[in-house]
Amino acid sequence: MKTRATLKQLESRAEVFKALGHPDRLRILADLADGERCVCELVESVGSGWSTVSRHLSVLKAAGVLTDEKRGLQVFYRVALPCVSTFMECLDAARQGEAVEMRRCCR
Amino acid sequence: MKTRATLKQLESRAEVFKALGHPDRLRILADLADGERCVCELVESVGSGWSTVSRHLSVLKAAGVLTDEKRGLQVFYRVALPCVSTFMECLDAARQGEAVEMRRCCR
DNA sequence: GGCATATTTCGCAGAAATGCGAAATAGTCG
DNA sequence: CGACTATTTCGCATTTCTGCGAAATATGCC
Repeated sequence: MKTRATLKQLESRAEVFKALGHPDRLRILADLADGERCVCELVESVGSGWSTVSRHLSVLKAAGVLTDEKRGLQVFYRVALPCVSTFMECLDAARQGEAVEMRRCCR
Repeated sequence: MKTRATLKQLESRAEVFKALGHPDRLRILADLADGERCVCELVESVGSGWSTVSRHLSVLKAAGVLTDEKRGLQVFYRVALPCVSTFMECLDAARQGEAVEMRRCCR
């Protein structure tokens, strides 16, 4: 039988969703979908300042969505939760009214 | 080949994630996982005031996560995007470090 | 119509998120 | 060490989100 989720569990999940709830952060996620990128590339793609992008990245990292690795002068970010990308495709399909084949949603 | 998502598309997805980014709203979603509920039941489960819960519901509905139906004096809410619930299970599993079988994530 | 119940809308005060530029930090190269 | 580059942290002004109680709306009942 199912137990009622604790507030802590809900807050932890909410943190992930909150992190994903910003268009620029979803852009970053899309950029990272096919492999790691350094911050400089993401700054260019998002089109706002370094400090802003850096904070977006730290939010995503704190939520467990991304991980980073420093190599030389640069920091590279990559997706830590691949199901997020596939879930997004699922969302898009479902919201367009398509009858979604759920099986395909979390590859 | 993949086209770069437009800002509008990203904003639309972000709206869904933003709606899910609050523990009380996730509680509501959990309550609705096994069927519709009237607002009064949700108010009791969430444990904050009517006006607050009502706004949480309107946020979720605006994002397309829930739908509502009025029957008599009561309004019943239900989940419109079932993949959200399964995605959440996937998240939990992935975040616990489990090697997740993605196939099971969006039933 | 008039009253009771269920829910939403409104207005407000406090909390959190955002974006920015300046300053701090860390790694590399000479 | 000193100059330079890549990135993060800080402080601040602005906007958005939250929760609450009061008032508004809608529905059913007598």
